[in-house]
Amino acid sequence: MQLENKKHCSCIIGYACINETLARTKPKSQAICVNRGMIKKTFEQRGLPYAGQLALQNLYDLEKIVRWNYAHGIRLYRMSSDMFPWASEYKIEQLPNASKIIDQLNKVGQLVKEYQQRLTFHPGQFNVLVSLSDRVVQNTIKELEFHAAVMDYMQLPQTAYAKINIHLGGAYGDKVASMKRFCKNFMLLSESVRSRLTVENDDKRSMYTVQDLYTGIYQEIQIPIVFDYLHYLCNPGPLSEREAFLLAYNTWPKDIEPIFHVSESKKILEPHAPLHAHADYITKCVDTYSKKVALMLEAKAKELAVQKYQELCC
DNA sequence: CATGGTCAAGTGGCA
DNA sequence: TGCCACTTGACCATG
Repeated sequence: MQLENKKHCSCIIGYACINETLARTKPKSQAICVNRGMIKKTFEQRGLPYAGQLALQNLYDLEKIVRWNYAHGIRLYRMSSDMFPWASEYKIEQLPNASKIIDQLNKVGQLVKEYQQRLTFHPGQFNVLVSLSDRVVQNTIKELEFHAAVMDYMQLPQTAYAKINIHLGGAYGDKVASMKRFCKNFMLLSESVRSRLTVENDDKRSMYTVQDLYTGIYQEIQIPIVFDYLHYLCNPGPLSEREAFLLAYNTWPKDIEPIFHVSESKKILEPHAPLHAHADYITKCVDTYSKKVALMLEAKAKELAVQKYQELCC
């Protein structure tokens, strides 16, 4: 069974945000980091000039991570949503050092293209396109547009190849009505966001299964579904893993390899940890049911987990 | 320079 | 009712 898996395992394996090896560069002042930020008080005191400074430093380090990934054969990487501190409060063009930032985005984008890498985003839990509050929906739109603008400056494709993946974020006791709101609010987004947006199945029982997303989202607006193996385990719905996997797989355009999420529960090693807590490494190869998919590992050991998974499964 | 308290945002689950 | 966990710990005041 393990061997069977090995044969079909895709070797496009990626990780999210932090590169542990580079983050541990000594001395600490030279640690490579893409999520320099600040607390509210500091933002109020120092404003856009400091936000721009931090963002530019984050982008210089993004370039280092992209180069490191190339040198180590890693072709999938999720960018941090914290590269731009307080991004909801401004547009890139309003930063005093915008031209430097745009040049750097362009440079990293060219590099990514040359290296044939795939970069994605996964905006945070505050993005709730289904919210009942108009303020929350408006903030979500702003945030998603910011992510898309960053990708546009990098000249990444306006397709799910450069996906911006989100959860629906709320059910309010009525998933069907909530999904209708998602589809309605989806139309308020620019083409730059719409063309990249994907949705992911949830781990909570009251939230969205692959089946829910297929009928409520995909059949309405045809955006791809990201299948998360651990979330499926926590909240499978009526389908077997194979059925859920294939249903999600079929929502992707034929010329774009789906990206699916893999993590292992910490519960395996620490019985008291909650089921959805992520472990450091992935120790079992997932079944990709004879399909080619790219796997985004959500493991605390980051790029080290990628290398370990590749040895084990590819 | 090391440490620990604290940190924007939304939602659901749990004590 | 108030904390915790999410896609990732990091900032910063204090000693």
